[in-house]
Amino acid sequence: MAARKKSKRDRILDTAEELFALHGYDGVSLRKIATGAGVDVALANYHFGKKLDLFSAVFERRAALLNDSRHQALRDCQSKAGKKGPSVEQIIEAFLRPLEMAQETGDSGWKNYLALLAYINNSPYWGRLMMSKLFDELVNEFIEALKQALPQAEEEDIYWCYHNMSGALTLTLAQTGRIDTLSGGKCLSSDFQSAYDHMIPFTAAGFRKVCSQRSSKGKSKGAM
Amino acid sequence: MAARKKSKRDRILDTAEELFALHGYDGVSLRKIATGAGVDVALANYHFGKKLDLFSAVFERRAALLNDSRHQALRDCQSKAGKKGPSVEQIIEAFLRPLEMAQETGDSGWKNYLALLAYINNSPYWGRLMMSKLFDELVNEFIEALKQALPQAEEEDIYWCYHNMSGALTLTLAQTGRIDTLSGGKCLSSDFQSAYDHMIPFTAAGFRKVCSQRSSKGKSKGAM
DNA sequence: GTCTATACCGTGATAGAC
DNA sequence: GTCTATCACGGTATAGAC
Repeated sequence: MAARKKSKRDRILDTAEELFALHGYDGVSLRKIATGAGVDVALANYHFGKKLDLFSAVFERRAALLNDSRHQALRDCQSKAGKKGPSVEQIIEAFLRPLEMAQETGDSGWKNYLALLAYINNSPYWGRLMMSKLFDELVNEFIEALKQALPQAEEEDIYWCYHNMSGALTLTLAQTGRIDTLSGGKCLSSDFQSAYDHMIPFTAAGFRKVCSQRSSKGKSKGAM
Repeated sequence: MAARKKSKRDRILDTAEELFALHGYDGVSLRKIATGAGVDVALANYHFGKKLDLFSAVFERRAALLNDSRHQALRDCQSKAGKKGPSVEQIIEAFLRPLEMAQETGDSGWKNYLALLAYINNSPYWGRLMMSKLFDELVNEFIEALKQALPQAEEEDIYWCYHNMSGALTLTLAQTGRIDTLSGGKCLSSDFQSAYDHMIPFTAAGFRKVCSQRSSKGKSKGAM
C-alpha cells in the first residue's frame, strides 16, 4: 500500500470517511479521526475548520468524480441507443454500474464513501441538508431519460419508482451484512457483482410494471 | 392529545424514540431526552439504566406488536389463498401493509419508531447488532412463503430480492423528504398510501422477474 | 416505589500560544 | 504545523425528598 505516502491532509479525509460511514456524524470524534490518521488532534481543525466542515469536505471530495462517471455512462448508453433512445434497463445500468465499479476497486476509500452516502441519504436530518446540492442535477438527468424511455408513464409513478430504486441501492451501499445473516452465508453484502446483477433486473421490472399500468395511485382514474 | 396523561416513563420512551429516529444514537444526549420529556436527567437512568439500555428498550417496545400484526397478515392471506398458497403479491402485501397502517395512525410514535427502524437497519454498526434478535424469525417466515410462491426460484435470488425490497421499504420508513424535493412537491414522503401502492407492485414485479429467469447470477448459465 | 438535585469525572470541540 | 489550555457538555452514580 502506498498509504504512508499520502499527505496528512489526505489521511485525515480517509480516516474521517471510514469512521463517519460506520458511526455517523455524532458517533465520531475529531480525536478518533486524528488518532486513526496518526496526526495531532488540532490538524483537522487547521486544514478543514469545524467538524461540520470536515464532514462536508469528505462528502464533497468524491461527489464530482462519481457524478462524472455516471453522467458519462448515461451519455454512452444514449449514443449507443441512437435516436430511439436507451431502454429502461440500459438507463438503470448506467445509473448503477458505476457504483459497483467504484466499490470493486481495491481502494476501500470508495466503499467507505458509498457507505457514507447511504448514511446521509437515509437520514431524515442529513438527507434533507446535503443530498440536493450535490446530486439533484445528475438524478434529474436520469429521471428525464427514464421519462423518455417510458413515455406512457405518469410523472408521479416515475418518481416513486426512482424512490424504490434509490432505497434498494442505499441499503446495498450501506454494507450492513444483514443479507449474510438472513441467508446463512449464501449471499454476501460484499458480493457486489451479485448485488447489482440482481438489483438491475429487479428495479427495471418494477419500473416497467408500475409505469405500464395506467395510474397505480389507487384513486378513481378513468382513462387507460 | 392525551400526551400529558402519560407516565413520565412513557414520555421518556416517546421522546427518546423521536430523537433517536432523527439524530441517531450518538446525536442525542440523555439531557435532551429529559428536557423534551419534561423530566429530570436522572430519571431515564432510574427507569432504564444506561443509555444503551434505553435505546434497546425503545427499539424493543413496539417490535412484538409489529411482528404480531405482520405475522397475522401472513396467516390471513395464507388461509384465504387455500391449498395453492398465496401469490407473491399477496405475501408482499402482508409484509408491507401493516407498516403503512402503523404509519397512518394519528400516533406519531409509530412514525418515529419506524424511522428508527430504518436508521438501525441501514446502519453497518447497529444493523449487525440489533436486527437479527428481533426480526429474523418473522422475516424467515416470509422468506419461506416466498419460496413456496416461487418454487422455481434459486434460494440466492429470493434473498437478493428480499434485500432490494427491504431497501425500498427502509428508505420509505426513513421519511427523508427527498422525493418531495426531487419531484418538486408532486410526491410526498408523508403520502404513505402512494408509497405502498407503488412499492408493492414494484417489488412484486422485481421478484417475479429475477426469480423466473434461471440464475441471474451473471455466470454462464444456459437455460431460458 | 417514584422522582429530583447535584456532584463527579471523562470527553470533546475549538482557539491561542509556540 | 504542533502542543496545550479552556470550557462546555455528556453519562452516570448517589443522596435524599415526596
